[in-house]
Order: sequence, then structure tokens, then C-alpha cells
Amino acid sequence: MTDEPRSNRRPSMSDVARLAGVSQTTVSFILNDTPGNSIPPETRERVLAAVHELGYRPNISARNLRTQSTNLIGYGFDDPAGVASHPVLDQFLYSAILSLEATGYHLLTFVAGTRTDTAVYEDLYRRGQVSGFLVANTNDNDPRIAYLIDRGIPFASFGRANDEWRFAWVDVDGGDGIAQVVAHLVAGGHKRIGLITWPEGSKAGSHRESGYAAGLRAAGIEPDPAWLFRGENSIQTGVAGLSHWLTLPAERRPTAVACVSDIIAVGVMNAAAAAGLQVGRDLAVTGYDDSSLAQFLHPPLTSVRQPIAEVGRRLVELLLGQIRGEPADATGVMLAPKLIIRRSSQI
Amino acid sequence: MTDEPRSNRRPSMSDVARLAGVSQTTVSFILNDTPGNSIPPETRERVLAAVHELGYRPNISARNLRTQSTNLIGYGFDDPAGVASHPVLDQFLYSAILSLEATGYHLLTFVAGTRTDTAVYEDLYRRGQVSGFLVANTNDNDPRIAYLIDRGIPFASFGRANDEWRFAWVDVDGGDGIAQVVAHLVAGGHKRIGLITWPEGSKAGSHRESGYAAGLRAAGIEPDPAWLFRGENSIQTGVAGLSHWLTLPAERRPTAVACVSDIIAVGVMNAAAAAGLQVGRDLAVTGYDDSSLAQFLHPPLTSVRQPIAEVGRRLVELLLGQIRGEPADATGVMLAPKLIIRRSSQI
DNA sequence: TGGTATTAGTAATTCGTATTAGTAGTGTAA
DNA sequence: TTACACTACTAATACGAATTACTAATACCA
Repeated sequence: MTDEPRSNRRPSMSDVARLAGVSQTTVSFILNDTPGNSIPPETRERVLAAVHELGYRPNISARNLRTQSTNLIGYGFDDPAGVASHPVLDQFLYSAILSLEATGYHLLTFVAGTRTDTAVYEDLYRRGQVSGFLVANTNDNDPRIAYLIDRGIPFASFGRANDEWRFAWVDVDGGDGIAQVVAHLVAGGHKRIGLITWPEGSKAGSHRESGYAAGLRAAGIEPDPAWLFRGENSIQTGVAGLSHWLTLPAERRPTAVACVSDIIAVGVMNAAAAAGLQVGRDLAVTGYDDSSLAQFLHPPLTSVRQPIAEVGRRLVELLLGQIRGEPADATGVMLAPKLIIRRSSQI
Repeated sequence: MTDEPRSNRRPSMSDVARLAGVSQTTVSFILNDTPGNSIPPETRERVLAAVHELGYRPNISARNLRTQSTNLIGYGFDDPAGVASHPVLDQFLYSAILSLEATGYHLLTFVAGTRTDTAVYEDLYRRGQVSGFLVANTNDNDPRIAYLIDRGIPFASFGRANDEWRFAWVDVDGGDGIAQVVAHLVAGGHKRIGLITWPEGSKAGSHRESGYAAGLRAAGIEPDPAWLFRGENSIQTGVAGLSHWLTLPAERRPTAVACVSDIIAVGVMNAAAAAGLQVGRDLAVTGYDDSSLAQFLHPPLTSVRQPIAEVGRRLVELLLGQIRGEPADATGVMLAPKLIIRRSSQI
């Protein structure tokens, strides 16, 4: 009822309108470039000047309420304790955030608790807090993905889950990555190549194992189950893997060890040094992820680099496309990794 | 005007009210336990049944708009590329998220761009998207903190910034942590103890350097500037530090090396092995952070464990207190770290 | 000159929730 | 029997922005 701008409060659109001598509607038209309205330049400038003077920023809650939308995407976070840190996930997060922010979205990071607990996802979505989800670290038949598909909630996943399900995913071809490693090692003269991989059930792990087997067969070598070692993603697993093989007689022992992560490879290199083996001469070792430590190890570690930044970008594209209601024709995107050869795998 | 529930839309409070045969006001009273209202048990149950049947969830935007509040806290993310990953920050984030979620808040993770760019903070706050911020990885005279203090925006920081400024922080006493390390090494007979630390300007680094000097003086040893080596937080820095000291004549060379992070210590251990030195016998090495890799290195690494989970909890307490408008009497909270002794520092 | 288009706006309504101000009906004490 | 308190609600409004449905004034055309 009064013409006084309410003080001691963030300015609203009406305050801007009052200062510029126009209606709130006009301010909205100008700020949103709403099509089909004619605003002469003088008015536009007057309003923009008022916006500037008051330091006006549109209120997000009001906008979201009115447009029945959200500027948030959810991402479920895992407990980082215990497992070694995930440089790949950190990088992925970073690139996803960058892409989201370029389009006015933000990332809401929440704790996913147990993997099977989908209640948080439901709650965030039903309350209108987020418009969709990014999912990473997928497993075979991942319950989160089953749930999101079932409810028709927009999401995009870094990694595949089940070949029968149709949904938006982006993945780096891990089979191809390890196949490149194997080809490289074979070319270096190795015939007995070990693989240290994760426990069964990991989707990424099973793809890499297939690539390993395929790579060996392509070179005319029949994979030996004794060359496969499994464990959590830790330095310790690498230590345990190599220690185990060192108990074999020399003529049956792998001369090269491929690992599904750099952190495991660090364990192998440690154990090799402890056993008096010189990595790059007595034993070839390769990692995966090309994390920042790979180039600083002694010797520098051959590794497989994934185009993580592109994964983030493409995932955000897929997700925002769904949210905008665009038909999702291409549901999966497969990207190629690149082998980075360093001294740890030279002979 | 119609009594039909609008279909194809998330149910609103009015839909619940209609189904239960009460007014929207009554539903609100029941769901929020608004004091000063008398609701008989039958009505309450009827309404709760309707809530359940419709799967109703209150709309967050509407609630935030009405209450002029937010259920989000912002956290600025750094580019993880280049620098080795920060297990401490990952853990800190995790514990902060847990504490926030226990009180109905969520974490909005954004990219902070350059450290001096405070525009993102301003924007998120002024638009009413977040109620405050968590800040980590502070520097001397940190511009983010200066800005947040200046604007009176609620925040709490993991780490101190400038002794003159008064604001809410939680820190782990890094000086004490390194002093414990030095005392342990001195007790083991070491007289020449090197320190590998970060470049000047890091607040955490300067505290640890003071603790190092104080620890030596407490043992009657005058610190020698030649025993200090600086570099980024990477394996490479550890390698460079030890390599540098190995060029000194044996009688001036440190016999023990304390590092301000485990990742640097990994570099020192690598370089030691390459130089034929056996860590734990020829050279004592200590790390900091007690990250998950410390116990799996060869030999296991003596390190300093920070109560990270408690840091997250306390920070969230301080921050939410400010947001609720409680007077902040105790502005800083200092927590004590704990030395974890393993074989890398035995003689 | 009258009718239609166009320009430059404005008033009113909506999104979903919380809250303030009320009201009808019953019980009860004076 | 009336005044008053209490119970069990409801109507109306506000939060801030977007949008639909108008209007007054001018320009244009036949």
C-alpha cells in the first residue's frame, strides 16, 4: 500500500520497478528478454540502471516456484574413508560442475548412504529440490539406476549398468584401454601378463577384464586364470597381488603386470622394489587413470588416460536434454581412452 | 474453483487437504506441529493417511520463499587437476555433508574459479540460493574470508586466515602436530631433522613450520635454514627435497625428514629407495594426514592424524548457529591432532 | 474519417507454503 | 442466563517472479 521500498531486505523486482517508474511486469519482461513485447531502449536503460543501483538479483526460490523448475542437479557422494581417494571422481565432479554452471545449474552433493537406499533420491526429487541426478561408480544391476528408470526421473550415469536397460550413460571404453595395454606389453615381448582387478560385480572391472582377455587372444595367447588377481582399490592390493605371484616358480610368473588403477600399480611397484626387482627392467607395470602421481613415480608409470573432462560435459548435455524434454535418441556415449607410455613398462 | 485435484502434477498441500476433508491450513499445522493449535488425534490421522496415500512431499521452493530461508550451504571447489588429490578435503566434505543433512540442510558444491573471484559467493547469497558458506584451504589474508566478513554473510572456515580478523573457524593444531613429530624423532636420537613444506603464504604451512622450529628448540636444537625445503603438494616435491639433501656431505645431511603431507612423504620414500637408503633404518620419514595409503606403504608411514570428522561437525555447528542468529561468542575452535607411529620413523 | 495495427506498457493471477486473524460451536462458572 | 474460555477448525494474505489478459495512445491504411 505504501510506495516506500521496504528497507533492510534484499531488493525485489517491485523495488526496481518503483525506482525506475515502471511496473514489475515491465522489469520482468526486460530482464528475461521475454519475446513478443516492445520495450523502447530508454525504458530498458532506465530499468537496467535501477537494477544496477539496487544490486538487484532475482530470487531463486520465487523463480523456481513460479516456473516449476529447479536449477539444481543432485550427485550422491560415497564415504571416502577406507578406500583410497578417487582422483577420477574428483576430476569428473569438477568438470560436471563447470558444465552445469555454464548453463545456470548448480550441483547439490548429498550422501548416498548405502548403495541400495534410494530414499534420498526420491525425497530430493519429489520435494522439487533437484531436477535430476548424476550417477557415478555404477555396478551391475545398480539399484539406483533401476529405481531412477522406474520412476522416470531424469538422470545420466558415468558408467553402464545392465545391457538390457536403456538410459543415458557416458563411459570410457575400459575394455579397449586394457586391450591397448596388453598390445603394448605383447609388443614389448611379454607373454605372461598378469591383471590385478577389482572384486567381481564391478561393471568397470568386468569390462576391463574382457579387454584383457581379448587383447591376449588377439596376440594368440590363451589367458591363464592364475594371472588374475582381485582386491579392493588400494595400494595393499597391488602389494598382495605381486607378492602372490612371486611365490610362483619363475617360469610361470607374469613378467608384466597390468593394474586397473594407478593406486594398485603403486603397490605393485612398492612390492617389486622390496623384492629387489627393478620396475621397467625386471618387471613391467602399468596403471590406469593417469592420475597426477603417475608421472612422478620412480620410474614414471605407464597408464591409461580417460577423457574425464569430456565425460562430465557429455553427461551434463544428456541430462539437461532430458530435463528440457528433448527425446533421447542416442542413449549411450562411448569414449576412447589413450595409452600413455612411460618407463615402467619398457624392457 | 473446481474441487478436482489437478492431475499429472505433484500433489500439493491443497490436494492433501481435499482428500482429508480439511483446509490447507490444518494440513500445514499438522505437518509442522505448529504450536498453539489444537488438533484432535482423529483429524491428525486422517490427514497423515492422506499424505501417505498421495505420497505428498512439501515443495522446497515454496517453503523457502515463504520462510525467506534456504536449506542450502555453499562450498567452493578447487580445480583438482595438477595438484594431487586431497584426501583430507574429501573426508572433510563427507563429514560436513553428513552433519548438514542431519539438520535438513544440503550442500551446494560450486567451482570457486580463481581464489580472488568472490563474485560467485555474492551471487549465490544474494539470489537467496544459499544461507551461508563453508570455506576450506585458507590462505593468509584470504580474500574470500575478507569478503564474507565484510558483507556479513554467514560462513565458517576450516583453517585460520589472519590473526586480526574475528570469524568462525575450526582448525587442527598443525604446530602441535609437527612438534609431536619432532619430539618423537628427537627421542629416537635424531639431531638433524629436515622439513619439507609448502610454498610460503600457506597458512597451514606456516603453522607447521612454527611447530617444527619450536619442537627443535624445545630439544635444545637450533633450526638450520638448510633443513627446510619447499614445494607444491606432490610426490615430486618429496623426491626433489630428499635428492637435494643427498647432495650435502653426510655429516650435514638430515637423518630424519618430516613432511607436511603423506603424498610428499611418498616422494621421499621413493627417492630414498632409489638412492639405496632403507627407510626406517638409514633414514626416518614422517608424513601428515594419516591418509589411507600411509599404513600400506613399505615400510608403513608414521603420520599425524587429524580429527577430520569432528572438524566437519564443529564447522557445521558454528555455521548453523550464525544462520539461526545466535551470538557467536567462541569464534575459533582448535582441535588436537594425534601422532600415529609406524615403522618409517623407527631407527 | 473510421477502422485496424502497433507500441508501450499495466493489472491481475499463479506457483505452494506458512502464518495471522478470525469464527462457529461447545462447555462452564457466576 | 449470560459471559467467557476453549476447541477445532477456516479464510485470507504474503513471500517474489513469470505470465496472461488486458488498455491507452499513437500510427497507418483505405
